[in-house]
This record gives sequence, C-alpha cells and structure tokens, in this order.
Amino acid sequence: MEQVKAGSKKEQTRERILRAAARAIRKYGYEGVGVADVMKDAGLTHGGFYAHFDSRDALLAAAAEKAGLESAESLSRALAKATPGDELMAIVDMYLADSHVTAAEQGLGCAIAAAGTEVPRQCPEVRRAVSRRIKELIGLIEQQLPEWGKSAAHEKAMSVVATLIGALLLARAVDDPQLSKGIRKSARELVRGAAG
Amino acid sequence: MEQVKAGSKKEQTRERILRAAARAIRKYGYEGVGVADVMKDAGLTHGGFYAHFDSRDALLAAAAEKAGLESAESLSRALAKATPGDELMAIVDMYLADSHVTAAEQGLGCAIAAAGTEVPRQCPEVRRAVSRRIKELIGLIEQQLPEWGKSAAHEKAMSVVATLIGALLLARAVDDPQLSKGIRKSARELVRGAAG
DNA sequence: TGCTCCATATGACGAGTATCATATTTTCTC
DNA sequence: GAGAAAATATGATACTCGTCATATGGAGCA
Repeated sequence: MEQVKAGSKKEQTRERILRAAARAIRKYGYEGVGVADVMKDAGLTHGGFYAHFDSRDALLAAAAEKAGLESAESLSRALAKATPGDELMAIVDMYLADSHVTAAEQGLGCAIAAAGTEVPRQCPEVRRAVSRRIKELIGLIEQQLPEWGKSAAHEKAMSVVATLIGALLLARAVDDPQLSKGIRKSARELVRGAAG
Repeated sequence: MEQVKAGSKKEQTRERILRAAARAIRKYGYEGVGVADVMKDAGLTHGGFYAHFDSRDALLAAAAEKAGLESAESLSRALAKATPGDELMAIVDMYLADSHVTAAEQGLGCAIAAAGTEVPRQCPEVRRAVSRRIKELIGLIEQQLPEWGKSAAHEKAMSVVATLIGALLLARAVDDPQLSKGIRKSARELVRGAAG
C-alpha cells in the first residue's frame, strides 16, 4: 500500500472507513464485517475499497488497532474524571455499567468483550494488534494498584482484566437481565476485594 | 419437525450431525458453522440436512445445548476424580490448563470461551440454551463453596465463572505464550484468594 | 422375490461475498 | 477556465452460503 499524505482527502476517507469498521467489529464481530457494508456506512460504494486497503484482513487489523485506541481514550477520560484514590473502582463501574452491556448494539464499547472469542481465528496482524491492546489495558489497571509492588500489581491487574471481560461477556450473553446485573455486581465485589 | 423414534437410524444420524455442529461451534464460532461442512463432517451430504433440522438456527440452538451438556459432563468427571476438599481448585486448574487453551482448535473445551461473544447476536433459542448452561455452570461452582452461606456462595460463584471465562478468552486471544500463561496463573490466584 | 416407505443424495436457485478492471467524477494546478 | 491527476463509482467475476424439490437407495414386510 502506497504512502498517504497526512490530512489529505484520501487519508480522511480512510479514517472514515476505519471508524465504520471498528463500529462493525463491535456490532457484528470480525466475521460479520463485510466490505460492502462498511463502505456504505462510511458513505461510499464498495468498489473503491481497495484504493484504501490491500484486503479485508488488512482492514480488520487496522480496525482492531483503532478500536483499541478508542477504548483506551475512553478509559483515560473516565480516569481523569474519577475522584483521586478511587480510580480503579471508577473504571470498574464504568466497564460494568448497564450502558456498556448494550453499547455493542450501537457499535460502542470494549471490542474484546464484543468479539474477543473470534480473535484466535483471525490473521496474525489482528492478533498482534489485539495482544498489544490487552497489554495496554493490563498496564492501565496496574497503574491503579499502587499499594502493591510492581510485580504484584501486574499479577493482580491481569486477573482483574480477565474478570471484567468475562463478566461483560456473560452479562451480554444471558437473556435474563437480573442475572446480567448479578454477574456484574459480583465481579465488582471480587475486584474490590482483591484490590482493596 | 416430526417426532423421531429413540434409537432409530434417523435419531443416530441426527446425533452425529449435532456432535459435528458442537465441534464446529468451538472451532469456528457460531457464524463459522456451515450446513454443508457440518454434514460432511458427519459423513453425509448437504442436501439431507433439512430432514433433520428446520433451519440452520435450529441446528445452532440444539448444538449449543449439546455443547453445554458435554462440558458439564467433562466437569463432573473432573469433580469425581478430585481429592475431597479441593474440588474447586481441581476445576480451576483443569479449566486454565494449557490443553484447554489449544482445545478449541480440535473442537473441544468450553464453548462459551470459544464463541461467547457471538451469543448476543444469535437467535433467542441459542441465547436461551446458553443462558441455561451458564446458570448450570454457576450452580456447579457454587456447590464447591460450602464454607460460605448459600447466598454468598452464589455471589462468589458468578464472579469465579466470569474470571475463568475471561482468563481463557484472553489466554487464547494473545499471541504471546508467556502472557497467556501469566493471565491464567493470576486468575487462578484470584479465585484461590476469593474462595480460600 | 417384489412392493412400500423411510433415509439420504443429487442438483439447482437466489442471495451475498471478496476482489478487481474500468469508467466517471472530483480536485488541484497552471 | 482547461487539462492533469487523484479519488470514487460502476459493473462484472468467481465463489460460498442456506434452502429446497426431486431422485436414488436400501431396509423391512408380504
């Protein structure tokens, strides 16, 4: 793929396609991302797609990266607004909120909880992007656990991320709203106990 | 769909199709289950499929149920072999073992960790089957937490299941084997701390 | 052995897919 | 404003998918 000047028209279009693809991943999963639909969502027709990406897989990899960046930004915003000393639970409460359960339907929220089980079947580029994103997420949680040593904080952060993602996955999967709420509440308590 | 006599030839064939479909869900996810491939895997040709199931969705729902039953049996076997008093950690260690990370590639292991993020997009029958299966799993863990009261055990069980599934999802998604192992180890410690 | 019925196979249809060659429109430069 | 270059649209190809109508085969019974 050739070089594209920053800020050029083509670059802006590429960005629109990428945003649409990131939305599609959260809404429909990796397998559900169709070139034609993404292009339509970006306000374009399907044919021009290959002027921007070498293949559908290349799009998926770039979109996975994009989705990760968007989520990290969202977490950083929540962190900035949190009351000092309570940053971890602010993240947890945001992640396990009702609105995050339904967010995927609108193409918003955590892409790992929305399509994570498809990642092992994706091309290496996607897997690499997602792995990077997961490490970032762990690092972000790790920084909110200052009372433990660096190594212990890292250990705890990994399990906290696992609990959050697992809880959101289950909360979205079950068709019983009360169970969905119960799962998230209990995950919150588990994290609080482990971090407090 | 008409009634089928138990033990009849047709029933046996239906069972073969179902097993093949359950394998396919774990290998390729719900969206990756194709009627033709499943039939071929069951040793049949694609056309005869509709003599056994009304639609692909009906197959998915039945296969989700089947996959849940298979996993429950597997857990029960592990439970029977565990040393008394250590049942919970026996389950945890089996669930987070190296072999379970790679199991999906062979169509084995937990279907929720293999295709759970696709469940919200499936038909109501699939969602119902999966919800039932999740409740069973929570109940099974709950029974291994006798030192807590019934209500507290249920609370804890939900978060334990979330942690296990989240950890396995992440361990399968990342392309760094060391990180995969670290995530599972830390999840194990979190569960041990919460249950011990 | 011959007939009937159940189970499975063959083959086809229409819709949707990724991909690409080519045409058209838009944008920029002189 | 005219011509050049970039960006996007049109249309086609080859393929896969779920679904179904119909044909074939084989088992059990007379």
